[in-house]
Amino acid sequence: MIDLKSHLNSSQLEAATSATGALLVIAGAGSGKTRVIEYRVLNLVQNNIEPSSILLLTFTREAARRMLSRATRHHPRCKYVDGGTFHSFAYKILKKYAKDIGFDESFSILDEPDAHEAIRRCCVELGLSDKTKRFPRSSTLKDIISISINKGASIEHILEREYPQFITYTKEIESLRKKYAAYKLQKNYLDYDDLLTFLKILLENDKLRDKITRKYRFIMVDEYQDTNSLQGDITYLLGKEHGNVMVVGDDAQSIYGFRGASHANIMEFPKKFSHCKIIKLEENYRSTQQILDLANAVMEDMENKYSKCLVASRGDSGDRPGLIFFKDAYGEAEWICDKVMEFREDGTDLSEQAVLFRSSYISILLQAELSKRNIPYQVFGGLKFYETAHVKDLLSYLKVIANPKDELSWSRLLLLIEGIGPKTAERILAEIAPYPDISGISDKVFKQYDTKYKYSAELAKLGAAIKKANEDKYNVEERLGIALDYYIPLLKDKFDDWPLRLNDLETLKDIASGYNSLPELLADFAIESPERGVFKVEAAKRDDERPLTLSTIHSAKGLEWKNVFILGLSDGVLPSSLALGDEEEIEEERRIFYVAVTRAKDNLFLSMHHEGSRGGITQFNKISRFLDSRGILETLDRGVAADKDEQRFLDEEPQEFETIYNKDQLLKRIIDYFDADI
DNA sequence: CCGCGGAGTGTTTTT
DNA sequence: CACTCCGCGG
Repeated sequence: MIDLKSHLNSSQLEAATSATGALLVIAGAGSGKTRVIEYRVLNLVQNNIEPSSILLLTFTREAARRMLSRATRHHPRCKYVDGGTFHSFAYKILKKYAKDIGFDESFSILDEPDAHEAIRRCCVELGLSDKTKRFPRSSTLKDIISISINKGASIEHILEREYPQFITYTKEIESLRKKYAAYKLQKNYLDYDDLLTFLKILLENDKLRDKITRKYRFIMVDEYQDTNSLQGDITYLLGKEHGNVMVVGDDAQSIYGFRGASHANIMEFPKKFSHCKIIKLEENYRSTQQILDLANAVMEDMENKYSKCLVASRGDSGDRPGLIFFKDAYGEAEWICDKVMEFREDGTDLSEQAVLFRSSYISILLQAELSKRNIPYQVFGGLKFYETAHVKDLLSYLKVIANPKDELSWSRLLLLIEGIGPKTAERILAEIAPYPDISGISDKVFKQYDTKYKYSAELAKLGAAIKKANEDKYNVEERLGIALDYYIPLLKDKFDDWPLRLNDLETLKDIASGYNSLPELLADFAIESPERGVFKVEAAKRDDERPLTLSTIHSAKGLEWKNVFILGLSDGVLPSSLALGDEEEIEEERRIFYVAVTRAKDNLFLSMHHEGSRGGITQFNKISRFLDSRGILETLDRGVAADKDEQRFLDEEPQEFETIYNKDQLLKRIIDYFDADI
């Protein structure tokens, strides 16, 4: 039996040892909330609570896995605890009870690109796509519909607040929303929002909720500040009967407002559950005081002053975070590579360092530089492995086998064939629609296709390959292998860089070997898509050293590194130029910056470059408004990369920043200056 | 009806 | 600069 007292401080202990009733834990950055969850799970299990009656909902499946594997180290039975994201939990429950709410259990999950395509098809059917020139693109339409669902607000309300330019289309979008919903039902599709919506519907039924809550007696939700109203409702319904619900969050770190998340959930939690206990964790175990000084200064600038000051419990104070300016992105990338390697020489592994940024495109140059120098790195955020064209192509073969009604995947496969365009694909789709299974489609449609077309032979080949892959005797990996054999010639034809992509597909085959069921593989890919893989640098070079992390700030949530570099601290990047129109959005950007700063344990470097390019035109970047204040600048060291000359510029009063950026001569001076050195 | 090439447009964050 | 949309030639 592990003694919790020796591992936790008093507030942490109080949270970890509470077992029944509602509990809200407000946990500041780095205050050990992961630790609390880990030990609370352990404590429940040590007190003979059945592990499978504990449900841990987290933001990513990785987070759940991390916490549970740590708890399992203390007590083996912890591995039977149920954990994952809201979406993966919803999938699991829906798979089990789909029939109870009148839904076919062989549904497919639409990922984002699939959903866009589905919306596009609905637009065509409604006659919305032609002539109307300024009608929004399908991805925007998907966003509007999605936000309306996640916030529980009407289309009209969302348009008024966030897309005023499209307000004239309220009626059309409203009818599109209905059409899209009907389309998904008819085709047996669920998108990400449906997973949550359907789970909620299911839980609203007294009988079904009773079944489910009888199994899950202890509910824990991590990152509660980033849940939306739908997820808040689900949490409430799960806990309603027994009231054993613990949620953990930090409202200063709420960065998913764009997805409908609202910190109202945290505020209202104690009202929803009576006798809710509230525990605050305020001591910071992660960072040096110098880093926390900056974090506190950022928090000081927030409109809503959330938690209190972060105080370091570490004894060492460390260096002040550095602020470094560069002439262009190239110099910035070179400097970061140099610095990262310098730390590595001094004994800090690459895996203990990370470069964070607001948007993926910011890191492209750095990626090139890292590759050039053979420094192994790993990218999180941005385009998912699953969403790359070749992976989607290959998985489509498996998707039609799992769900022969999946017309989006059929369409994708048909369009790969030379000579088949949108029209022909539609015609063939209509022909295969009446057949319920693969062999029917293969034998009656593809095999006997009218030979007068140049694509008939290829169609027969496709039919044969899919029919073979559908045979029961093959396992998931073998099915994927059959599909790959068929796909390789098409891949070579379609992509110039096919060797790289083929490599990805081989990786995919390896991943598939770990699965016994096809639907399970497909669901995992859609719901918890692996990040874009490690960029393999000549393996021999660094004998499999664990790589440097490059990540969007959003994907870095909940993680920590010894050394953190934050790229692109200029206005328009962080805060994003798209957020500048709206006070609330700027506040969210500020919290994003706060999250980034609080990831660092020992060393933190902020950087920006002055020469930016937008649409091919060179422009001059201003420093981020989040840094442009005396209070913030005082917490920073602006001499990190400086020699004497630079120091002169850096010693100028902070207020000068505003004027420097507006005067051409000064601009020129800075550029000339940086030309010489960095 | 397919597919190529040129012009124009607009550019986050994620399950 | 990358992606989409449109118009024309095969």
